[in-house]
Amino acid sequence: MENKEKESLNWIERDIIESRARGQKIITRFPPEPNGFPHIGHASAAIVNFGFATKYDGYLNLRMDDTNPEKEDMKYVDAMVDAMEWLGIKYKNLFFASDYYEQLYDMAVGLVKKGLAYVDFQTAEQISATRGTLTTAGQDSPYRNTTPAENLKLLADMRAGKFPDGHCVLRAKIDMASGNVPMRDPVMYRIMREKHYRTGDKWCIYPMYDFAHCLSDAIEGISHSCCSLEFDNNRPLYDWYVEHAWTGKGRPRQFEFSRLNIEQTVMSKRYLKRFVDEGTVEGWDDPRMPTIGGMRRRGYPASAIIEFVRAMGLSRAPRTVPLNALEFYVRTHLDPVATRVAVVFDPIKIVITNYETGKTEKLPIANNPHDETAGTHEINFGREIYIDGEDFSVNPEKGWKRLSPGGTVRLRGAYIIKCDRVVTDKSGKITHLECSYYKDSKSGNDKSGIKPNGTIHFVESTTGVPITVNEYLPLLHSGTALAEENINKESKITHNAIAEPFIKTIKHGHPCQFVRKGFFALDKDTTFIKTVGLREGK
RNA sequence: AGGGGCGUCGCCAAGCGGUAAGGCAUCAGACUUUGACUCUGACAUGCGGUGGUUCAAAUCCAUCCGCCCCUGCCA
Repeated sequence: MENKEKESLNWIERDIIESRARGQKIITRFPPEPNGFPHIGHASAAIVNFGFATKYDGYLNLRMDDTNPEKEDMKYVDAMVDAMEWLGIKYKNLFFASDYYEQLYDMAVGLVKKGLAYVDFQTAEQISATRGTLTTAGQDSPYRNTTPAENLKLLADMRAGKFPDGHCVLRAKIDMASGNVPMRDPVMYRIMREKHYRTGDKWCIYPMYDFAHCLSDAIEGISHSCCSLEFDNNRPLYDWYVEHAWTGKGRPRQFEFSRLNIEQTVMSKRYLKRFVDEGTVEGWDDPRMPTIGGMRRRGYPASAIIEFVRAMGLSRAPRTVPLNALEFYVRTHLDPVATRVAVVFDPIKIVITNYETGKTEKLPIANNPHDETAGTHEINFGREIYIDGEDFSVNPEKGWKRLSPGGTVRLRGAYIIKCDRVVTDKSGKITHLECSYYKDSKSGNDKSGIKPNGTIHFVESTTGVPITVNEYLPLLHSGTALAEENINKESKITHNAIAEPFIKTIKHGHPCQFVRKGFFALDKDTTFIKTVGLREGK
């Protein structure tokens, strides 16, 4: 019996299957503009395009849509390439729209020759004013009927640098009365003497996205150009350029789907840049950032991000998924491989009154309870230890499974202890707890017969090491509505905690710690980051 | 004189005329050296509303309501 899992196909995929049945090679592309560091949105688009390509025996191209020299930089393409490698997204070619400038220009010339493009000397303001509004048609430019021969010369002059920046533009001659605004004689080329990070000063005219993108797809033989829904309005233009300017083989087609928004996650490049510029975060790969670099330092496995994106699927409906949806996959992927280490964030001191003063002992504990092959490490136990504040309650609710006055609890990997006395200072604040331990309850060799309330983790006081804890930016987690005034707010919270020395030996490749109900990730500088969906205890 | 898109469980999402998949979240239980993990069970007489067509409608038609995108020489 074949266990055929019910598989759902979205509309894009159905088209891909039909195309393939007609003998078409499936070629997709992920086309970021190298103007910022890659974030989860980029990953999502890349994963989707990569997924189609690999599933249907095709391939993916990584193409830098670098048609605006004002914002682009090589460091962003490096970051993108890096992110793709980390995510395991394999592309056949790394292409640049800027490599097509000459071909693109030739196609523009072709359009001029056909009388389908003209040089417009109106100012930007005039062009904007005559484009009409959403409910009224635009007006034809006075330059709209210049002859092809004259336009040819003018376009050559534009390229040759005979006009100052912004003096004129090349426009496609389509329909100033179209209900679809992008079709109202869109600009194809603008003059800007901006040094391009790859072509330098070679060009003083640069193609617009709409013109360059579809034709770059055509040049690369892209079969399915999948992008986000905001380009829906541009599809008729995409098709128009391909139909009139492309003379080669193949007809790329664009498919749109909605972006994947994540709750409490600021994706706006503008805000993220501001966090970096103003020092609110350490940089683009600060663990609090929703960038690929940030998630990587936070300890998210690439496989979790990929599975998350695939699980969310594709649709055209606006969607925002809760952060815990992502974290579910992170947890799932981390659980079998993450090394468990105890970390105490809000220390409460415990004195084990019947434990010998000055003595410490080392106890072995599994690196990962699910995986024996992961080995063990040693933890220290002694007379003074710290437990987490949330693991102790003076007035425990019914069913409390941690420590409380008079209660017993197992110290994970060590002994069972009983809380004998809560010691407070004059103000009533707890200074420490006095507990006694059961000598014969040692982990792995428990002869005490005691059934403790629950199990909690701890850190021995003399061997524990302080670490820094960066809480998430409240800004990044306070909701999708981000008030600008809050951006300057000092929101980075650091405080000392105690952790086992063992953390220092953890390699960057295995950055995750397990504490109670969630994971903590460790970045390069052995800074702990509270992350990955700590669940609330009951 | 507007054009385009979208509305199926709290959140994603299948479904494409034959009687509402799945995942997250949640709840209940089992297990447990962390209340985690794992496992078991529960969870839309309902598909934005209203009419219609049909033996049969989330699926077709009409109409209404709501939300999103488009007036860069950005992508």
